[in-house]
This record gives sequence, structure tokens and C-alpha cells, in this order.
Amino acid sequence: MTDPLDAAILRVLSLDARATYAQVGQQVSLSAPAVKRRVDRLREQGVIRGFTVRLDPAALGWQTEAFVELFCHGSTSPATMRTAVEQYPEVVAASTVTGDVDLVLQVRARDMRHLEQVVERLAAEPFVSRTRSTVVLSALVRRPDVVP
Amino acid sequence: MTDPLDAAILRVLSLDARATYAQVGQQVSLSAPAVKRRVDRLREQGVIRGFTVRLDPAALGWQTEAFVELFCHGSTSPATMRTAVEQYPEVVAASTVTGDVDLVLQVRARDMRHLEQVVERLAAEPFVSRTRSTVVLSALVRRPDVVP
DNA sequence: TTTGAAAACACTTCGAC
DNA sequence: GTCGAAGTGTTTTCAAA
Repeated sequence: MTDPLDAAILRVLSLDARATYAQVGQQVSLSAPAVKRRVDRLREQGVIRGFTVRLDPAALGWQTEAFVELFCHGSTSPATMRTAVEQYPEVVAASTVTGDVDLVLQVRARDMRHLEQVVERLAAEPFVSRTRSTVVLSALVRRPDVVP
Repeated sequence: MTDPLDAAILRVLSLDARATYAQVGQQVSLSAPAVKRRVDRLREQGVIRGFTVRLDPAALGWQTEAFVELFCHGSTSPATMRTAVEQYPEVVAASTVTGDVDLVLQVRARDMRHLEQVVERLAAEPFVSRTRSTVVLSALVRRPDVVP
């Protein structure tokens, strides 16, 4: 599915997704057309979901970050949870998890006041029985997707 | 620092970081050189940290994901924590947090066996007193950085 | 200051091999 | 896989708003 050459290409692109095919090719010892064909194939296969920009959240006004854990009523389906939390632009990620908590959200807010409002709205969702929030003090590591 | 035009450019790039300057320009009503100048400036300012590829973790062999919470000895500095957890390619993100836990890691592993090994190595770090892991069942939402 | 137009240069993309 | 050619995109320069 992905041979070592594909992995090498993905590693280069994860560091600079705007690198030209020629630049990528130079680093993996391949011609530009060969790189393009592999990238096109990886996109078709869904290995590559897209290309995006890495931003400084603080520079954009997102000063506060938190993990918000949701305890949900037993019968709630993941699809219901997903549809609900997707509506919140502040929700950067959401995962169902093992353990006493049902859903872990990563929430980005302008400030504490904004975070509080978001948590209150989440707590008011019909399927949510309780919330527990953990505020991020400092983001020590933040890596893009790692290629094995 | 970032006017509405910059925000519009970042929104386009967050959806497709390989869009040409002309394509971005068309969506924000600007010429290609004007877009390039703004993007160059946003990079210099650090608002744009880089461009990366969004991958399907499962397609690359990362089948298991977990939040690993670390309880650390009182005197441990964030710098110490950072240096230690950065060594692990499995650690995708690490944040110091408020509450009883000191550090929350997001860990990606090939399988449960691999995850167990990583958690054991983390637990053996000199500054770690205890760990608590929560395995991700399903990633419901995963958004790139959102531009306000 | 920031923009758009034009030109030189580099990259992409396709077909042939 | 590579090579070469035609079409595009990038990047610089320069003049104008």
C-alpha cells in the first residue's frame, strides 16, 4: 500500500506541504513526474486526506485551550454526539473513549469567559449528563501526523 | 496584524494548502502576487508555522490512539517534561494542564501491545510518579486549525 | 503601503519511451 | 521509472493608487 518511497515522500510533505514535486523528488531521489504520480495515488487511496496550513493559535486570538470531557446518557449514539459537537467551531477534536467518560473534546476559545460559555452550551446538550474540564497551561509538543 | 483579507487567505489555505496563489486570489479577490506577499509576511510573523499534509493515521499503521495522563513529581519543570516526551515519536501532542494531572499526552501506536510498551516506558521516566490511560474508541471530529 | 501587470524563471503535467 | 515539450504557476520588478 505504501512502500518506503511513499513514506519518504509523505515525510517531506509533512514538513513542507508546498514543496514542489521537483524539491520532493530531489530529497527522495525520484523525478518530479514520479513524485506527482505517487502523490496523486496516495490522495486517491485516501492516505493523503488533504493539505493544510499550520497556524499559531495565539496569533489568531485563540488564547485558551481545554480538554472537555462529556459524560453522556447511556443510549447516545456516536453519530448523535458527532453531529452535535461538530456544530461548535471551538471544538477542534472529539473522540469517544474507554473509561468512565464517554467523549473527550479539545476546545479552543478566545479566553476563559468564552471557554466557559462553550462548556455551558455543551453541558446543555440533551445527551450530556455532566462535563469535566481541564485547562491547558502550556502546549509543550504539537506534531503533525508522523509517518512511520 | 491579520486583517480580514489575511483571515480569508488562511481559511482557503487551511482547506487546501497546495492551492496556487492565483486560485487563492480568485477566492479573496486579490492578484497572485498580492496573495504571495501576504502569505510570505504571515510566515515571517509566525502566524503561519508551516504547511503540512493531513494523513489517515490508520492507513499508515497507527491503529491505536490514547490519552495518557502523567502525574509528575512536584519539582518537575515543563522544560524537563518537554525534552523527555519529545523523544517519543508516538507522542503526537503534550500539554501541561490544571487539575490533579500534570501532563496530558496524545499517543499514537500501532496496536495495543505497542501502546502498552510506550506507556510502560513513559511510566519509567524519572519524573513520572503515575500514569492513567484512556484509549480512543473512535475519532469523531478532527479539524485543522480554525481561522476566526 | 499595498496593489496589479508584465516578464523571466521555475514547476507541472502529459505523452512517449 | 525517465525524458522532453507545452502549458501553468511563481517571483521579481516597476508603476500607480
